[in-house]
Amino acid sequence: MSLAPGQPTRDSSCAEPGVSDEAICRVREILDRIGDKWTVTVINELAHGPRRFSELKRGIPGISQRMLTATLRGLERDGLLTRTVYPVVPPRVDYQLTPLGHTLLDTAWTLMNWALQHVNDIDTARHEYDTRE
Amino acid sequence: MSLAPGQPTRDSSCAEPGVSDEAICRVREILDRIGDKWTVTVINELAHGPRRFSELKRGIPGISQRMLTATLRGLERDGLLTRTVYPVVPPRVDYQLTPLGHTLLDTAWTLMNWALQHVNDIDTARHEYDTRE
DNA sequence: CCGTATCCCAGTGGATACTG
DNA sequence: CAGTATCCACTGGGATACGG
Repeated sequence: MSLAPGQPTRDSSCAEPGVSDEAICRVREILDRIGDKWTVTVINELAHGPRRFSELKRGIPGISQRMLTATLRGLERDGLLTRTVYPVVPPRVDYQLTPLGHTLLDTAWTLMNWALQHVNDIDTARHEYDTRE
Repeated sequence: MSLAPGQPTRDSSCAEPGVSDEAICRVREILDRIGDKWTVTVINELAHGPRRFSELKRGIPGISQRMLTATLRGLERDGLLTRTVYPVVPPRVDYQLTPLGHTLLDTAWTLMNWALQHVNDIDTARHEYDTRE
């Protein structure tokens, strides 16, 4: 299987020669978890209840079938959502956030709040930096 | 200059054909900002006051000179830290978090809290998923 | 409908060597 | 000391085609 680019092979290894700050290493872990291109978008799409594969695909413009599958598999593996297959034809598969998944969504909101509050500051800082050659 | 891999060229473009949720797009922006390999580690290293280049390098095991420079430049561009050059020999350059940078550090802590609370859940979920062939 | 298998490319980041 | 310049390996992720 050459799919599945979303599964980190090294599980929580915060062990370094002289690890100065384990806490920051945890932040890095979760950033690796939700920092990829589609994870938070998928989680957000599941915020208000279960969705099936094709609904997610339609609800997230721009995502490829491959990446949707890979992202869902990664989230399932980490226990952030559940995958339910209904043995009917045509096949139907439902994805739904676990309680753990919901807590992650809440955390993402604190990120969003920071972004909303400071996005203008950052934009002006960038323009200033870029325009002084 | 073939350095500077940290500068995103496209500024805040949350405009999509039918953008369903602008808020999530903001989360993606900030994740692109702090989701790279070294940014939060560097910010954390600056938590308790200004540091010079070589201090940062020593304080962050594993970071290359190139990536330290690139990360610092990106953070400076976004107004998250300031760079102060002292015209002495040998040269001395101090980096120091701006107030904006400190608020980002605070936000990173909420991420850390989530990670600390749920890292065990995720680990067990992974093992269960992986071991059922 | 719900995926997998391949191919392929741009971007990230490490190693190393060189400068003011 | 504080960077730049170059080269290069690896990975994330898009496009496409096929399969149960």
